Amino acid sequence: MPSTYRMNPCAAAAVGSHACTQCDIRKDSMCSALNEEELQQVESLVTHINLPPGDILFDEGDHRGFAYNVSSGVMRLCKLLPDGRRQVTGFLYPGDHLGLSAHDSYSYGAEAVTDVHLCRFRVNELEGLFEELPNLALRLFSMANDELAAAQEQILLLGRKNPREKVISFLLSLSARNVDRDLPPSPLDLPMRRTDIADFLGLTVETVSRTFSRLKEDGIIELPSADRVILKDHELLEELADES
Amino acid sequence: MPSTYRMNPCAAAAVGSHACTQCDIRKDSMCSALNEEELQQVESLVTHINLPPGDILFDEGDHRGFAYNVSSGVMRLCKLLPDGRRQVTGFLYPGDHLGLSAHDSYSYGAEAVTDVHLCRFRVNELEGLFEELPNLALRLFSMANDELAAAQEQILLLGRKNPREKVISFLLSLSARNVDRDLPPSPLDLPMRRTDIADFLGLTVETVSRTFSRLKEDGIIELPSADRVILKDHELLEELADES
DNA sequence: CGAACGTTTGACGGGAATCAAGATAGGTGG
DNA sequence: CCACCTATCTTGATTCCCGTCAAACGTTCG
Repeated sequence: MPSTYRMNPCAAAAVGSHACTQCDIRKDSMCSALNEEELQQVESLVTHINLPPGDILFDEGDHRGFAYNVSSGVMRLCKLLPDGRRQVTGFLYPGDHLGLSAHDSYSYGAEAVTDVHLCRFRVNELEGLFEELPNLALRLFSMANDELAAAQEQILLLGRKNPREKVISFLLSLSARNVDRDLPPSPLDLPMRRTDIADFLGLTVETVSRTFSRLKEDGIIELPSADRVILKDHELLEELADES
Repeated sequence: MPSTYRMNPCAAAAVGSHACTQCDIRKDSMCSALNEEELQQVESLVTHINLPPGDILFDEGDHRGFAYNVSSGVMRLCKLLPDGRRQVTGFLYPGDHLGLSAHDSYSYGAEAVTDVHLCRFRVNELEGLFEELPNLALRLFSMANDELAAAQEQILLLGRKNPREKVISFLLSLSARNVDRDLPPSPLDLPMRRTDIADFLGLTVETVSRTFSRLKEDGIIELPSADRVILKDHELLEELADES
């Protein structure tokens, strides 16, 4: 099969990284709750999915057959109103989980922002492990509680912050994520489009763009390119996130 | 002790209802996951709390020493910005749980809207039961997932709905709660103040009040008193909740 | 009855959405 | 390699909705 010779090195590397024992985001994921033996059990249930940017993993309302761990890349979760208005309820990064809930259909759509690699489980198989691996269930419970706290923070942002505070809070949350992953707090990558940011913050694209420009004018951030931000004064930003 | 003769019937009834086996909201709470024997185990950890309207159960940032089940009454969860802006992140009804999270301090404040009765647990004691009573942990996990879905729905509301749609969605969620508790979908009780509703929906009191008045003018609702709403056309309201 | 609080209504202004156009970047094919 | 095309981002002008400020009304409780 000559075609295999044409497989590019990146794809080959991606295949290599599928071994759970060598997963470099294991500590950030639900799998951190598992020992080597338990990890094998989980691995036996998993299949792997790759998505190019813009691809839809599932739509709101689809039958909830699978749950996923984000292994690499960034995803967005979206909810839509009948007339087309969109709300991005969150961005998912490596280690994040999606698909577990109490209902039999997804309550949001999931789409790839970048190239994405996902570990896929059948919902019933994953849930079937809870009895045998209580630590897995407790880990997912803990992750759900973290998500809930983040959602409440987002509710505060959407309900009570002005556009400038919203954008700054968003940048700071990305910065905090960098630090969690042992990266410097700045510069930041913005893999998502301005529209995604707007739909995440409850604003329009124009307002997001204007707010970025204004922050740049004020010397609080630098924008070497549209998808890269340098925070000039982290402490000042922390203050401005709550009252500007 | 003559004073006991003066105990009013309601208070006596309340005391009587503290027995977990006779708890009438057990099916709505985390305790639905327990059999009679397990219920006793949980009951041995519980103490009971009563709060009058307006009382603070705990503030955002307080040490997370206790978790609670709402047994009767309504509570509100609040987050504050340094300059005093307030966001009500949710209202809690009988059966709802509060206080479990991954962090050692509360991420929101909790206050009584009405007279409230709560079952109180020490966090470490409750969490200590998870190993022995996996069904309890799974039940709380499921409840957390429901809360998460509700939070995402609220994020959609706050980010993308206009005041009219927000108020209608709020009324419909109360109506749905009525139905869950085997009550008719209308009339609705509004035990909370207009300010609470405003801070829940990301509006001002004036806008909430005006929106109610407008819905009344339009004949879509009736307001026999400020804390009581009759829904005149449920189907129409369902439509208007998403696009008005 | 009167004070305090909560709700409603009115007048007005500011800020974000809308509408419109220009600038920039990324990708394609000649 | 460059010209072109398209998608995205940015900037500008205008509109209008909701927040702000102010006052009246209603209700509860001492």
